[in-house]
Amino acid sequence: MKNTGIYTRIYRVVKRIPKGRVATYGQVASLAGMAGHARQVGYALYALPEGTEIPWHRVINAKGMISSRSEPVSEEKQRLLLEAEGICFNEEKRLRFNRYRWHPGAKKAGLKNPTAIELVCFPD
DNA sequence: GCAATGACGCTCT
DNA sequence: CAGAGCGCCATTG
Repeated sequence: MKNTGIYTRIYRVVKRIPKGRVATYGQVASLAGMAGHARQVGYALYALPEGTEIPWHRVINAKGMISSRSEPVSEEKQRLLLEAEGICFNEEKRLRFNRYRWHPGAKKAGLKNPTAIELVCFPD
């Protein structure tokens, strides 16, 4: 398989996603230096092994939903993983984007956003 | 090496 | 606001 470098970049970005936060494929692609190539991000994650340390479950599509893949089972798995981090879905099966969106580089002291894990299922 | 596929996103209708 | 189409390019057959 050999790291084409692209994978490494993508994985690195995904690893940077704080716990309790989510990012879109496009966002990850952009941060990886491949803006507009969201597909490749998904492809890279698809190649990840099961016991990987990469928080792939924190990566979702632009609609704020879990992308359907070959194994629908893994889909629910991702949902569980996200919920385990304090992220919940609304009735539309959509993720509370505005709340959990990851802000790269916003680690400034002023960041009042708690690790989402604290704002568990906060009501609208 | 060519053709098909895909865990997506943006634009147009 | 929702649905359909096109583009992006690495990986696989």
